[in-house]
Parts: sequence; structure tokens; C-alpha cells
Amino acid sequence: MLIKETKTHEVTTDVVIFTIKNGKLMVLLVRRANEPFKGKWAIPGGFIRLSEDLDAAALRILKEKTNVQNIYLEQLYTFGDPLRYPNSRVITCAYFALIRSDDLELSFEDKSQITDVQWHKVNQLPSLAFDHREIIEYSLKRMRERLELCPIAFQLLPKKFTLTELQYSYELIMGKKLDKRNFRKKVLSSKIVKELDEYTKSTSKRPARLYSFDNITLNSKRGHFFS
Amino acid sequence: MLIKETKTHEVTTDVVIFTIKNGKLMVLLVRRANEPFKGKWAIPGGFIRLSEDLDAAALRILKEKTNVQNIYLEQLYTFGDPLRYPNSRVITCAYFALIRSDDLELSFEDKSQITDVQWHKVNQLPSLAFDHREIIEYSLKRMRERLELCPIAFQLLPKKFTLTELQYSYELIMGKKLDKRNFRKKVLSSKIVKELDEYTKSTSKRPARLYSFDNITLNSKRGHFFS
DNA sequence: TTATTATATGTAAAAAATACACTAATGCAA
DNA sequence: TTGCATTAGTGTATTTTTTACATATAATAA
Repeated sequence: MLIKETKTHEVTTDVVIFTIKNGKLMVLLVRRANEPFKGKWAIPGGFIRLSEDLDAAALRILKEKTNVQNIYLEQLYTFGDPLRYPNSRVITCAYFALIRSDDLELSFEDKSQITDVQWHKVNQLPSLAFDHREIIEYSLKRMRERLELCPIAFQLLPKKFTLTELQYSYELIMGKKLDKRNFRKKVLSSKIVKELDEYTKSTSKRPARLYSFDNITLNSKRGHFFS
Repeated sequence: MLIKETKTHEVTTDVVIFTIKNGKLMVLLVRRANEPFKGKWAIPGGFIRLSEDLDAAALRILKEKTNVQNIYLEQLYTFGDPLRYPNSRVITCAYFALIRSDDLELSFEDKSQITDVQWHKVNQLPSLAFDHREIIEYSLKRMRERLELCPIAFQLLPKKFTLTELQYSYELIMGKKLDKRNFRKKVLSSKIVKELDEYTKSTSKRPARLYSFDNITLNSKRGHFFS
């Protein structure tokens, strides 16, 4: 009983963009200008063009919404519940990204589709359009798994950072405290950070040594990092 | 310079099905009856129906080609290079599965699309259609990663199996030898297998105790298993 | 100069991973 | 029926990794 189906699917990409802002783990949301879910917050996304690679589409969306390029972007999962999108079949290929919130200004040129772009606390999300809450939750889970394998947290930090800042990123994402000495031991022995001859200046108290990440090969599995 | 695109994408699912047969890791391939790549071997796949969930589509494909249900099936990755499919844009959501080859007979009802179904040795693949070689390679990589986290190898074994058989599956997938005592220690201490009061009979030599897997929760991350 | 605060550091104990070699049970052939 | 061949099954010592934990240091502000 095969039904001949002539209509084809629509395919979008949605990008879950994380950052740390004011000591909180945040996710970037846009407010929808149109139905369905008009007025609701959603993950930035858009239709994949007919001759556009999936990664390229996700990068384009990212750039359109945040002006950011050259970022850690990873395909997350493809969500295809036939009921996830009202009144039509839209399959979405979700990505996630980590960025530094300081060096970017939120922008959205396409006022016809979006009325607002804002960072939202991950543990205090508004009501979301579609299955976007599920996508964010899955994204968090995956980000935690990735963090154990490879130090993607550096994407959240400036080029030069202190080990305390790095540890703080880890603690935010993993949602638990880590021991300072063990953390430093592990980071330093893993050879993924380069010790600089510079120190923090501006703050009061003892200056902290600065470090930088050196030639990180992302996606490479280099044994486990933190668990 | 936005080009208005009215045509939409086609979406397929391809399922990489692994088994162990005659002591080799095998993958199921079908021979294409039509262009493109007429006569070439390919991963079994097909178009996702308009109101069909992705997982359901993959399960359907699996059943159509192998008559097998209730299997370990995991979404692998979505491949969307605009050039992966000649003359049209086809995005494919790939899955992978592990099955026991004994208790299934290969079948393909749709002779109009497939002329043959066969198991092929993973390390001796024929020339494949589309980007299917890449998909299989990625699938292998992912299967190895999964195996370290959760004992999916049991899908390759009969309900009752010996620890030697289990170890052999691991060695085949991981592509390396494991120490027998350490392997058994780890498996037994993990509490994932249940010792039975039965032994192998038919073979010559000392009979081996049989074990079974007990209520495996797949996809659950239970710490690491083998590395 | 003293108090305050964040930086920075090492060691001992516990747990996990690894390396490694012999005995046990059976079938088969002499 | 004995012993030879073959696969099953077992334990310990060593190394590596992970964890737990407390005090001295460098700067600023009062």
C-alpha cells in the first residue's frame, strides 16, 4: 500500500549558539515575526539553499544572526518528527556552536522575520517555538559529552585567558564544581594550553598568568579530558 | 543577491547495517537496478515519506531489506554535500545498525530498484555509489566510539553467548586484540551480563559458560567500557 | 603595615588499567 | 584408556590515573 508522494520535504538548519555572559551559560534566541509561533522565541535557523552544503548553511545562519565567523560548529542531530512543524513537513538539521559574547554585536538584517535577538539563560528559558526546547536540551547534553573529550570550552574564552577563567567555563557547562589543583594539573599536563609571559593587570589582587590555546585540532579525539 | 528557490530538497535515509559473519565484520549492500550508479553497490536506503519520522523511515528500510525489526539503530549523521547526488539535491540522514546475521534471511521485494543484496567485508568493499564509502567509514568510526561507552556489541551476538564470542566481537569492531583476563574482568565487574547455568555443548574442547545481556538501556552513558 | 582576596602549588591515598602464565575440561586419535 | 590438542577459565603485581586536601604568594585597599 505505497502512497505515491510527490510533494517533498523542506529542510532547515537551526543553530544552538552558546556563550558565557555575566557568569551564566546563555543561548542565543530570536523572536519570530511571523506565524507559526509568531512572537515566540526560537533558535536561529533558516532554510537550506538548494546548492548549499549543510555546514555552509549553518555558518551562514550564524553569520546572519551574530556576525561571527570561524567558529566551532558541530552537527548535532537531525530532527524529523512529522508533527514538529505545524501544517508542513520540515526536517531540521541542528548544529551547535560556542562563541565569545564580548567580541560580537547581535544583528539581524531581516526584520521581516525576526523582531528581536537576545541572549537567554540556559536554565531560565522562555517558552520556545517548535521543538526548540528539546533541541537545546539535547545540545547541552552533547556539549557536555564533547567537553569531556576535547577542550571546546576555549571557544568561549578570549585568546588570552587565565586558568581560573577556563575552569569557570568548564564548571558552567558541566554544571558542577571542579577541584582547582586537579583541574590545573590536568590542563597543564595535556599540553593543550601555552603558558604566556603575560599576566592580568586591571583587576585588584594577585595577577593571574595568561594562557592561550595552541593549534587545537577540533573533533579529534585525544583521549578524555574531564569527566 | 538572494536567489529565490522554489524547488525543495529530497530527503533520504541510508542505513549502514553491520554484522559478523564467518569471523569477519560485514556490511549489507544492495546492488542498484537503476541510474544513477546503475549496477553499483550501495547502502540500503530510500526516500523518507512525507509523514514519516526519521527513525521510522530507517526502521522501515531495514525491514524491507532484511526482515529484521527491534534492532539497535542510531542516527549517525546527515550528509548534505550538494554534489553528493548527481543531477539533484538529495540530503541523506544516515543511520547505523548492528544485527545478528544468523537469524535473518536477506530479502528484497522491490526488484525494480534492487538486483541483489549481499553482505560485504568491511575491509574489502567494492566500488560504491554516491558518497557511500564515506558514510560507511564514518559509521565505523562512530561505532567504535559508541562501543567504548556502551556494550552495543551484544546486538551482534545470539541471546546466549560465551565471553569469548563477546570478546571476539569487540576485537573485530575495534580492530585490535584485547587481553582475555582483563576483558573478562571488566565485563563481569560491569554487571551488564548475566551468568547462566548453561554451557556450550556442540563444539569440541572445553565447554564455555553462556551469558546473556540483561536489560540493556542503550544510548545511556554508563561510564566507559572499553578503550 | 595590615587586612583582604584571588593566584598558585604538591603529596598521599585510592581506584583503574595493564601486563602476564598457568590449570581445567573436553574431544579425538593413537 | 591414555595422552594430546584445544579452548575455557582464573589472580596478582605494577603502573597509571584520579581524587582529596591546605598553605604560601602577590597584589590592592584601607
